[in-house]
Amino acid sequence: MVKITDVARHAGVSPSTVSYVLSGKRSISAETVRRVRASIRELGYRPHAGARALASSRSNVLALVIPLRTGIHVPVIMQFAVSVVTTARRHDHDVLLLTQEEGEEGVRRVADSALVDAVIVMDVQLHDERLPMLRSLDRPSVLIGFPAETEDLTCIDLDFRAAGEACLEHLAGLGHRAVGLIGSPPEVYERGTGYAQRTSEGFLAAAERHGVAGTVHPCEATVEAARALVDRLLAEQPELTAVVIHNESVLAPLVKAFQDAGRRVPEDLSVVAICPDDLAEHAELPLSSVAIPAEEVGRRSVELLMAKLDGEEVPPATLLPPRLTARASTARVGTAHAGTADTARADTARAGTAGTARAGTAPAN
Amino acid sequence: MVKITDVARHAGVSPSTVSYVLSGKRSISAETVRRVRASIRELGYRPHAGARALASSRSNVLALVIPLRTGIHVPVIMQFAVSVVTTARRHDHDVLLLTQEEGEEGVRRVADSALVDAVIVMDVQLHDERLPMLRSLDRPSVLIGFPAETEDLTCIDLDFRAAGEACLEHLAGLGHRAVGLIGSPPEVYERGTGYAQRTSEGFLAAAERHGVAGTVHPCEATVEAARALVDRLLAEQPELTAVVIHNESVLAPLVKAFQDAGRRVPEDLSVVAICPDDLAEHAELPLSSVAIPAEEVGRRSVELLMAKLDGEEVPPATLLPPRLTARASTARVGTAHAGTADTARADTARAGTAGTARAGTAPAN
DNA sequence: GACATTAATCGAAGCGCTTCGATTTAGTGC
DNA sequence: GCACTAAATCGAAGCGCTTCGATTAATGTC
Repeated sequence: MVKITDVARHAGVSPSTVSYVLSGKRSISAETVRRVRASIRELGYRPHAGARALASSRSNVLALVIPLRTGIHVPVIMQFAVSVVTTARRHDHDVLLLTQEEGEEGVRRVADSALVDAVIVMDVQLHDERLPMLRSLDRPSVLIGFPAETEDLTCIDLDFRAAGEACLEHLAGLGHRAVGLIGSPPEVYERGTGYAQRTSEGFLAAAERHGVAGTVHPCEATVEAARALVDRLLAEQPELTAVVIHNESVLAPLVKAFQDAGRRVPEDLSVVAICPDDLAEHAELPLSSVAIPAEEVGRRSVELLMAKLDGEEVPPATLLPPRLTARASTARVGTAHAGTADTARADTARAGTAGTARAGTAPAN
Repeated sequence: MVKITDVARHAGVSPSTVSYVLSGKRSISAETVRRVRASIRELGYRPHAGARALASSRSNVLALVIPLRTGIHVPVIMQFAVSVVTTARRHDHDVLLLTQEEGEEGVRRVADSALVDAVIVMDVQLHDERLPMLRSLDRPSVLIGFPAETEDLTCIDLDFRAAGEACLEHLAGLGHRAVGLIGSPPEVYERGTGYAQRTSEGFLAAAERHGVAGTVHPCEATVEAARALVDRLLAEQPELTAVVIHNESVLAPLVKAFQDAGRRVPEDLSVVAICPDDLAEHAELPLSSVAIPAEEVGRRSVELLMAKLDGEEVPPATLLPPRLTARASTARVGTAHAGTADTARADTARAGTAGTARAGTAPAN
């Protein structure tokens, strides 16, 4: 193994000079830099990561904790992880992969043993058990998702409340007066996942503001559940002219179920999804959607961490504004129908609105 | 930060004794072990990972290189990665996540800097550019997938050739005489991905042995491509009574396209998939399938690596035998039809067989 | 031209751990 | 009871790097 003393000897300088060439922490003459760089290349020198970590108390490694739970769309996690790795590399860091399996012990272990300099935690719950541990860590962390209490933490996520609002407002703008939100599986709400609750809060609040009848419906991530829910919706709420779908796993089955039931999209039913853009774009029928910016969240969480490692102050909360792209699945109410039916529908909707929207701000739990 | 000298002082022993208690590399009296363990717990001591790596030349970290290419089913990668992390933890190791983006430089970097002790590489191509680098590494590695030349390497994967055979034999056993294999997107074959080629080789070889007309059809991972392919197949090969699908992304669309075209599954068309078990099980129509054992491949690749790190000899090639589970998508030919049509079909098939199977062992490239 | 600055480099200490003799004590065989 | 082995523990060296004064040389200042 080539070590720093070998490089130093080869370049005719002291080891500390080599170190300073590498770190740039002291000024070194251009000529010396050139010679040292040449020696490094010629000898194929790579600083020993452990030695470096020991001497500098920086490992240049970040921990990424990924979720293993049900009801989470795997490709999004993957996109996110890839973005974290890519960005970390740009900042000369590597990424250690942890699963939730070990619980908080895993994070504590890699942090306390100085294996990692900082931690990114995904899938944060409203009342996440890991928060006390994260607060007590002597290393910075960034949370993807917002817990109920964010004090002393750095959090980032899509602004799901605004996303819920944006979906509803897009539909309200098209004249829809009765809109359903089809969300995550019940367990996601039950365990208190912030994004699910916030989306529905935003959706319902906007519904109330716009005088639209808004209702929220959790949905299991199976084809059968999707079909059953559609049957129920069509039976119980025939006045619905639009739905917002916030559940990647059953996006296609839901749309198909509506179509199979004779609802043409968008003529009879408008659909807005909250999902990764590529999913919406490449669906059979391109769907109007609010993008889940996995790449951006990943990138920015690393950038936040880097800033914290540099001792900079960072905003405690970063809410990325939703971006809604209108595609082929949404249309103005009544586009393909006679006026009377529409009016009737809108009336029914308006009557129902107040009750529904006021009744609760989140789905039953 | 608590260090080993603190623990030693607290327990009234020397630092080396604490180290030996932790590593078990020398015998320590039960009483001393007890005292040291108690001190460790009481002080919350965690050995410094960098110091340990420096002194022992073992980082207890494995590198996992995941693919970013198109045409690969993301959930399978994830399953695999989770299994690697879980197994690594059982062996007291952590996992560093690398993407293919950095190319071989990334692997070389983490290996040469002693950041990791060993490397797992996924998605190996037949003529993978990374092979020379892996061979020249002074650290063990395990490849998921088989390159053309496996000398000096350790490889593991599902035995895709046997999987292709198993699918065909299952169908041949049910009396099918004309079977199509719908495979990965063309680019996967073109870049020389072993598993795609091997599956079709096994499939075609078994077809020839059993006197079945076997044909192979790459398929892009889009719903439109799936539908187009089905249209083409139905037009050009009306004699087909069964298909093997080895392409997770379009599994459901393909089945649906066949059904939409009036082919009942399994009465008119038997379908066997090569895909993760949960996908086959939870499809709308549970599909007969050969499982892709992501969990097992991940686990065993780590175990192979651990053995190599312990200086043990390991088998250079591990081919996991395919496991075919018959579900609702396959049936005996002619189950729901009159005999004549079936006979005619079988005749056509037999005539075509020799030509097709002999023509080529792999799809055009 | 003596003195203070700045730039460039060196030497040595030390990061926290493992490991290799060396040492001590306790057993074992005859 | 003497030599010998085994068990338990210690002390010190050293893993490869960074970093902090210290040193030297070059530059400016009045």
